[in-house]
Amino acid sequence: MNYCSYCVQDAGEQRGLESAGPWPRTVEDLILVQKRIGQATSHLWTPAGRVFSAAGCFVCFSRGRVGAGRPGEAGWAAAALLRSGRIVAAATVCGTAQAAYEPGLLALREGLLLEEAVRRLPERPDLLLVNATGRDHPRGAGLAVHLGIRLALPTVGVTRNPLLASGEPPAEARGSLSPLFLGGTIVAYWLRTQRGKRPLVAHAAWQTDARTAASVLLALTTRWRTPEPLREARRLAREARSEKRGDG
DNA sequence: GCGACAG
DNA sequence: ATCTTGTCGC
Repeated sequence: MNYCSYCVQDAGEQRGLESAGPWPRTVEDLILVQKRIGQATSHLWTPAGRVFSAAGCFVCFSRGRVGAGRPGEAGWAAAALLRSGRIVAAATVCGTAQAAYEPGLLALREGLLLEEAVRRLPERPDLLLVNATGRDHPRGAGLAVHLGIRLALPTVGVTRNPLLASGEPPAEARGSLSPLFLGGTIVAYWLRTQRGKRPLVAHAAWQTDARTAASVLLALTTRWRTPEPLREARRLAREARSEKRGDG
């Protein structure tokens, strides 16, 4: 297990991100960026039967809060890399939330910390799982799409609920899917990863369509409802929070 | 106008 | 997201 870590001293200091520029810091700027991102497309990525590595990233904030949170509050992010069914690397960072949570503007709150955690992994994954929507978004630019563009990695979104898309729930068997529509297109699928458990939402994001998202998430889910890389990233972020650290 | 609305 | 309580299963 190779752990890397880095504490984000200031949201303004994003070493090595010159090509992508800084994250938007205001609602107006983020919305402008999202309008551009929502139009961007690129060739689809598929596992195509090959072995692929997958990382998950997750951010949590200080406990005891209620509601949408506040800008400036402490946050911990982690990324975990899975290859051949094993977690082989992970990274954690600590820093601050850039904004309160607001539907459609999640990137403002979580984007910087998540990107930093993924960049601290000792190697780049083939695919990144993000705890957010992708194309299911008012401007087609959910955080999973945004992170994919910034990191130049194929991404898949994983959420508990859709943001705007709607569709019927899936059947009970593991692997059952049902489409989630937004503006007449399938932007995500309900996916039953465990019989008897609530389905999760598999989101099309950067270089992925909804079908690929669902297929990949099913493959990354065996024993638990949540895909393994995401589950491990969540555990590590909460562990860092409980120890009030960001330095692995 | 009102409510809903990823985390 | 986080909190709380209760319940089921290993």
